[in-house]
Amino acid sequence: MARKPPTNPRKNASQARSRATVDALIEATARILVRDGFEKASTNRIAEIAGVSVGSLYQYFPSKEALVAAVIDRHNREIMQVVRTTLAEVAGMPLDKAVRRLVTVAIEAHRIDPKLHRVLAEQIPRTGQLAEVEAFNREVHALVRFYLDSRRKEMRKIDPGLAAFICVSAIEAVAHNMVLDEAEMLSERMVKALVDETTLMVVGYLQPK
Amino acid sequence: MARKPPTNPRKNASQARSRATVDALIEATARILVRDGFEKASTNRIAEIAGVSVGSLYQYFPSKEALVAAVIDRHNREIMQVVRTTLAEVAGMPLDKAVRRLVTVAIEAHRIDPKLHRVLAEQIPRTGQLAEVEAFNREVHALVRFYLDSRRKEMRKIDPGLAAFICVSAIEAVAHNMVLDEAEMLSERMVKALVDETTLMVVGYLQPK
Amino acid sequence: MARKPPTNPRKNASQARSRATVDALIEATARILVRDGFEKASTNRIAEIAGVSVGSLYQYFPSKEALVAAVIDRHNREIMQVVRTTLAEVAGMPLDKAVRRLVTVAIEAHRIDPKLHRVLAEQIPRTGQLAEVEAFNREVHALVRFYLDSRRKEMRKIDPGLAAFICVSAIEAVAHNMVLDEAEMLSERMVKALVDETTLMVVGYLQPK
Amino acid sequence: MARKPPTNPRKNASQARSRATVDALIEATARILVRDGFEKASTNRIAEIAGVSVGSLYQYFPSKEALVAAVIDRHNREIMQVVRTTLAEVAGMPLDKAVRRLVTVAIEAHRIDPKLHRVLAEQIPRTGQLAEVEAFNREVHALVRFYLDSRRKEMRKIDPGLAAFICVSAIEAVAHNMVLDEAEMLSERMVKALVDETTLMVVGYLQPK
DNA sequence: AATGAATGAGGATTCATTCAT
DNA sequence: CATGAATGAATCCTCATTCAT
Repeated sequence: MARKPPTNPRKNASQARSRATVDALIEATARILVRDGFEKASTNRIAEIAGVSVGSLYQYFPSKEALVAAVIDRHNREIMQVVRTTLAEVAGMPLDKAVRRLVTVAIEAHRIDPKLHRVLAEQIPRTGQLAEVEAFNREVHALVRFYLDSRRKEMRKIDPGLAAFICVSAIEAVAHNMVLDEAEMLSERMVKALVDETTLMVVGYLQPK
Repeated sequence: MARKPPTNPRKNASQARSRATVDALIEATARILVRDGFEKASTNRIAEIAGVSVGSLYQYFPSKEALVAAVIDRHNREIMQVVRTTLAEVAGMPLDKAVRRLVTVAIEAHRIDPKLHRVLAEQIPRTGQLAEVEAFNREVHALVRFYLDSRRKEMRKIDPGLAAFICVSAIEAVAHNMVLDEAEMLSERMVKALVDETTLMVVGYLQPK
Repeated sequence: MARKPPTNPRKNASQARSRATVDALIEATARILVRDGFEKASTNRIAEIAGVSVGSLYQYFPSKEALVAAVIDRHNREIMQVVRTTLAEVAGMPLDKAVRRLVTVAIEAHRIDPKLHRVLAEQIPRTGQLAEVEAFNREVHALVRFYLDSRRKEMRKIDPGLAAFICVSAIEAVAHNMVLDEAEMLSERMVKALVDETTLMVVGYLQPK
Repeated sequence: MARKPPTNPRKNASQARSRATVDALIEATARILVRDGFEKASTNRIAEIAGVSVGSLYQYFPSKEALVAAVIDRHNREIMQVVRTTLAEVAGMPLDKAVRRLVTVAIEAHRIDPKLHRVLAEQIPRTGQLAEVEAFNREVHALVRFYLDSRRKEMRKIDPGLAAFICVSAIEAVAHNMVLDEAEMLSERMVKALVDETTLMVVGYLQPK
């Protein structure tokens, strides 16, 4: 088995200055990743863009991979925040309203920083973050499943785990693919239509009959 | 804008020997990509596995990216072959049978070589294959759209392009995610359930009411 | 000619606290040198093991070399103490008893901390301690020479400087090589035999006929 | 236990050109080691002095240590050649003549390239050549022991292994220390005196009475 | 056409040393 | 005096690519 470079942060960065350095490094990494891709993201360049020395970079991150992992983590945390908030906000809503809201949020989330989303998705295997990302996915599934369960009276008889998997996959796929086809899909009317259709499909799938 | 390395094959490889060399190189690249990932796929190693010299590699491929691009192309061609065949075979079938067949085929296609699928997906931006891959996607959409159009009597009123986009996204997403969660999803019963549910969702989405 | 880093201690460390810090640093350096070798002995690590900050390290030692030099000095002083004591103790003894005592002490000295002895020997050129070490060697030679001179009646006619050189070399070599061949030489019987033989050789060399 | 870098040569260097490159690299390493010491011997510099590129260096040597190891090997082979030749040449000689010859050769060997000898001795632990060097030492001991055994009639009763150890240590030490004290010892008269004295000591040690 | 030795720019990482707090 | 975050020159090594044979 290939030895992976370490990816856990080196210090706790309790001091304010340290925290600022760490943030600058993560931000710089994200920016370079988006602008130039993984290959061009050399540690020296990251440090330069972050306005610190390479030495400082290695004071806080034991390897390049650890830096990318930190970016992934930050991104995941941000997304997860949105997902949690949305599901909380949706808790009492009827199925169709809720699904529409989720679809909208998913698309919005993908539109915030699509290039980052893409590059990070590519780098996950390299950083050994598979476990973390799977945990992330599991949490999303669990939350959705929990919501579906709470609405089971409005739904046909269906395994909630399976339903969650199908719904999350479908919603995410539409959002994801929409973002990829930058060319045609950007009009607001188009987005509206996609939200409508996706909601229709998912709700139709979940409702009885 | 960053200059991309050339990615078009250097010669037509008319001679049989040349063809064999080219094939060996593409095959070796695919194998290394799957087994060790992009980082480990050095041109020297690829040449070695292919049983030729680096010099010969550069006789046929002007850059490493060109090689990866060739692998992507070959893979896409194979998939496209399956898609075309399936859609031809499905042409006269009613919607529900057809969708079920498509979902089944999509899942099968993903299960053939999931690691290759994944690595290639990661490498697409690096090889400047975005155009080719988009062309591929467009063809898939067009074929599906054409089929849906031919079955419009069984469907509710809906923009066929949009419908194709949604259906392809949903089907592909389920297949894709299923492949990623290697752990839980491998049982045949599970696969059967997924096919059933996905078919249900897509058909429900397309049918009137 | 390459500029050597400074190697003289920065301050006299008059205060007790300073003295303790200096000692801790020298001790830490010695320990790391023995346990992990010169490469691993980074100033940061030394400071950490010594329980002080790097900054404090540089308060007392102007460079890494100065630290190693201090370790060498301390080691040499310890050895020299033993040599002086032994030669004083041996002063009135007849040649054979004296040589036997010297050989025994030499071997004991080498067995105290053979790894430190070795690492330090390696580092001498790097620390610019050649002068100090030569002075050390000169003192040992002078002391031995002085002893031999005092016993000249029991010896054949021989240049005392030359005799001292030969004797010290031979005795030291046996002790040194014995320590290196850790495998076979550790038994007390073996050590006894080596002492006997070396004494025999040296005394035979010095005595008339 | 610390992982050591690989030290076995990468290719067999069968072709003449390769052989020349390898030789140039070993030679350059030796030269830099002698002139500037281990720290200054960077791989880039070695390659430059050797007149090849770093890439070529790594084509033939997997690490810097491997290069130093090769220098040590070459040096050991040269020394061993001298030792073997001398012992063969000495085979029929009486003890005193033989010892004188051995002492002379030992001193000559040390005077050929004393700085190289020293630097290499320092680097042995770093290159993981301890095993090789011990094998080398064992061979020297065995050869000397074999000679002594063949001359046992001229000697007092004595364990031949022990005698070989003592003699080799003593002879080597004189040669070694002579080389270190560059200042005073270089005169031919001095060398002559040292050879005489050392021979006297060793022969006196071995002969009966 | 094929070979594989040679190239060298470029990248990840370390560590002695400084200096603001 | 002490601290330890920050520095950045320097190092080892890789790998896409070329070209003499």
